[in-house]
Amino acid sequence: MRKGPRPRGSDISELTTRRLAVYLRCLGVLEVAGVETISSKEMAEQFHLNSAQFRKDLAYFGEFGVRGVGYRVAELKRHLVQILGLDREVRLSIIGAGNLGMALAGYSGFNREGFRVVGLFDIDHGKIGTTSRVGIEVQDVRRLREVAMREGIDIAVLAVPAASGQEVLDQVAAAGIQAVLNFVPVRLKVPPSIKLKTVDLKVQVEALVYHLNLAREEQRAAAGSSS
Amino acid sequence: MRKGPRPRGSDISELTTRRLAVYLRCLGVLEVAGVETISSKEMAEQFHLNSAQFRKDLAYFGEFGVRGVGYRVAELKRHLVQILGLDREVRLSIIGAGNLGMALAGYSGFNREGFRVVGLFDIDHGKIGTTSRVGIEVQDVRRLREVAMREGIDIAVLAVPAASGQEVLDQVAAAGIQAVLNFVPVRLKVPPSIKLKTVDLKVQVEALVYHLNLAREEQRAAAGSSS
DNA sequence: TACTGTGAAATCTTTCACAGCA
DNA sequence: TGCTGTGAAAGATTTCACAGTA
Repeated sequence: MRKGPRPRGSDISELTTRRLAVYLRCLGVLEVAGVETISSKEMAEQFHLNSAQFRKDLAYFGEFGVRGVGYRVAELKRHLVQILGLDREVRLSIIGAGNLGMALAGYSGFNREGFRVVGLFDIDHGKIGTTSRVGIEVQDVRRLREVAMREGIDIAVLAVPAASGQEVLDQVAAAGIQAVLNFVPVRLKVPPSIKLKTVDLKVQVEALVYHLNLAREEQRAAAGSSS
Repeated sequence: MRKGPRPRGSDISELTTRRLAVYLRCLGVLEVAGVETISSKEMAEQFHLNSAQFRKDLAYFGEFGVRGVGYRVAELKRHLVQILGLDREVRLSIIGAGNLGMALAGYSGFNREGFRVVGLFDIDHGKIGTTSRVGIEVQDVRRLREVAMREGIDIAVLAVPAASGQEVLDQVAAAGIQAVLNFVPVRLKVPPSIKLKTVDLKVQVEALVYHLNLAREEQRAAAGSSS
């Protein structure tokens, strides 16, 4: 029984939504394995999650479990698909046909089960008209708006050089696209119409180096004190 | 003047270390632009940061600013390089020579300014012995330990299929590697010797879809009420 | 004067622990 | 009985606001 009203969709934190996507993947694994029912505790043990957090994340959206039993795998999976809005095809376009852009255009996660790459764009006339390994033609980025209108683009994946990042992001906004997955290593001014997520590999690696050095120092200290 | 002792390195949050890497990049931009001194406020305006957070993040490590003036760009950059441990070469190996692994092996961020890809591994005999576009030979993953001993590998980048993720992670740990950047979309059991960071593109995109649908619903609601 | 460095307050997130239901 | 759903406590992070200093 719930006292206050359920939080509005926009009150749900980023952290929770990311975990919902993780739960969805775990449920897929369970479904393939033929598991029909699972408790939050078993879920936590099998996938290294926190059981209370799992229950609380779900409780923001409804009561999906059965007390004394747990959750029905197939049913909960359906609910999560619906909550995340994955019950219709998600259409992506990659902007920037360099090394990374080409790899992303062929990335299997973006080309199956509800996801589809519907465009690959670049500004370089040497690349426009060529075809990626996966068989998608590189188009002129100036046609982005036209293609977005005709084909429908849900998400633009930004994989252009740092110097053109801001300009291309503004073009994406002008094309009416509202969601961006950004790989450009630059601090962008994000137009208000756009929801943006940045994946910054260099920042991730540099933070990893910090923790690596910390661990090594601790090891040296421990080795020193024991000798 | 500081009352309590400065926090130990391991008390510094992940969020702070990631931001330090971001600050470092911003300082690089300023340095190239010939800016010698910058205040936290200007820094925040130019790069869309929070000025108090910038000051506090730095204050965990020392007093790097000049009251009434701001921070000297070159000097602060040097401090950040030293804090993050980027003052010596970081050696990466890519495990998994598929689509993504090959792209990462050639990713410029991993091949310049203090970073170097020193190995590309796979289990597939069809791939072993071939050479990536960037000119790195694909080696048998069973030689990982040997290469790690001889060459020194700071970070392993995991880009293998989901099914072999756990097995390869365990091999990485057995090779004595202590830091992993993981692209495998699977919930891993992380050996205690390893510091792991996961980049999960599908999870990022799915969370983005949630927020996109939310924004679209709001637009529909707004359009409906105004008509 | 114009800034930093930093306690204290506000906010957000996780975890605990248990009432209540199947 | 064994689980979920959830208030309340604990913990983490951000932001405020200002004392102190170059």
